[in-house]
Amino acid sequence: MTSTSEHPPFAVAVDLAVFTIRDGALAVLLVERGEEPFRGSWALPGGFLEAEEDAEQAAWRELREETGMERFPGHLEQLRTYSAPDRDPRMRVVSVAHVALAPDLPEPQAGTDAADARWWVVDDLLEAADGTDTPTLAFDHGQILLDARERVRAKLEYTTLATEFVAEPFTLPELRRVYAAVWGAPPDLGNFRRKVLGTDGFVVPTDVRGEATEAGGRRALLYRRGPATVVTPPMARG
Amino acid sequence: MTSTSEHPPFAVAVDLAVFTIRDGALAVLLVERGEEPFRGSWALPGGFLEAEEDAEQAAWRELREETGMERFPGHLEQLRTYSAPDRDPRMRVVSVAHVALAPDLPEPQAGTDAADARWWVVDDLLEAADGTDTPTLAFDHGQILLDARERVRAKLEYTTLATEFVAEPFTLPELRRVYAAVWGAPPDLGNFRRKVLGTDGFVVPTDVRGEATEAGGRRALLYRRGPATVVTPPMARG
DNA sequence: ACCTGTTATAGTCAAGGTGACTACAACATC
DNA sequence: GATGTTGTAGTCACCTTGACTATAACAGGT
Repeated sequence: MTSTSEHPPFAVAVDLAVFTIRDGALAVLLVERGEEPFRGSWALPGGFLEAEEDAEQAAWRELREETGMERFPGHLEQLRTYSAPDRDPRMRVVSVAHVALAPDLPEPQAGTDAADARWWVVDDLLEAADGTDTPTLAFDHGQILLDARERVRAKLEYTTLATEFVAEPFTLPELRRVYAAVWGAPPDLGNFRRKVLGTDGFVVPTDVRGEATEAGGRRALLYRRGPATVVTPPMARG
Repeated sequence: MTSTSEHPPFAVAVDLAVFTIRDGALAVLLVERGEEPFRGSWALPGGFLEAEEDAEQAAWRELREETGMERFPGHLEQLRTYSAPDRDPRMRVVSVAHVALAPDLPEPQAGTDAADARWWVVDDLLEAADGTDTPTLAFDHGQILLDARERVRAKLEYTTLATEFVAEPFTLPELRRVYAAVWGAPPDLGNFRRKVLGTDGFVVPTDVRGEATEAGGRRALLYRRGPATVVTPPMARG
């Protein structure tokens, strides 16, 4: 810290990239802004820090508010901080962005100041140079979303984070579909099983088999999350 | 963003963990505080954001000011943001911490408001439960330093970042000493060479050999940094 | 010049993980 | 009970690693 005199005033916010898997695709929660600036645009959910909380607490609070759940059942971590002077036209706002992810979540309810809230398929938002009917995000949230997706993609390689995307208990094919959704293509079936089952503490087996799927076929064994957090060496991303 | 009314005022700062290799050990730049709070304590260099700059620009500016160099010759990246409500006793300060690293830098000159500035061996600071004469850092800078060191350690595994710690041109033994300093033990000599030379674009050879070292022995070939940034699979830390 | 200690460079080999497969078992539905 | 689908187990060539050994190149002193 250099000097304690004369510092410009800042507002500090948190923004959240909340991911889940819906219909086999990576989806992110967006809210339609009900106020200026960017009224009517879609944006990442977020809010300002309150007096007696840190960024992580603020993120958990927003998560509860935006998803309408008492206890958000997934994972949350800080992504990075965005601080371009002109990122918010009203005033100087520094945003501490976070990444959250959870098993298939219900349709959200629009918050107090959001006109609407819904899930969007991430690839539609980001790779949509084509004519698909997808919005351009408010503020620098397009960049934040891009960074957030890359963080999730990378972390699936060397952590057991994928298990946070499925509800317990889960089957290995379910878990594999998480990788397929996040990476764009499924990892090889046999090698995927070998890696997951060969990593101590990645998953722990139950002695129960899953429900019958509509496509028929053998019913898969159910697993729970194990205590492991890292995967070494990493799982290869295609 | 939830509401635009009534937000507590914040100051936004950047703090820097500036690393270099000195005498075969990882060293970090600390400044002795000349003002309250924590007057006389040692802290990471840093300062407040100015009106028209983002965090990265502020970090570069502080880097120039604290090291006294026109153009800081190394690498800079954002680490994470620290925002505990009581982390600064004066007021609410949110700090965007950064990690910087560079080849052997000169002794710093104390800045305008710092009583003193010098390099410290990181291991002495962090593993010093023993009686070594090392300071406890001001604010939450001990935690920041811990996180920063872990970031550097991890990035040496899967990136070519180590080359930022040596001045061009450099020898492979020099580069290996970087790994030894950061990880605490040198990687196996032969395997290290195989990995570095086998990774396309990690280093590019010159046809010149290095100076004679005081210990004698064959003179090593000189290399420059290559265009590669990632190392796959990672170099093993173990 | 020659020896000597030291360091750089090259090469070897078993063990383990990966990528790309094939074969088989279990289940739902018709 | 036949059929299509899906889960599970196992195979094999290839590559990388980890731990070594051998050799080449150099500096300094006698």
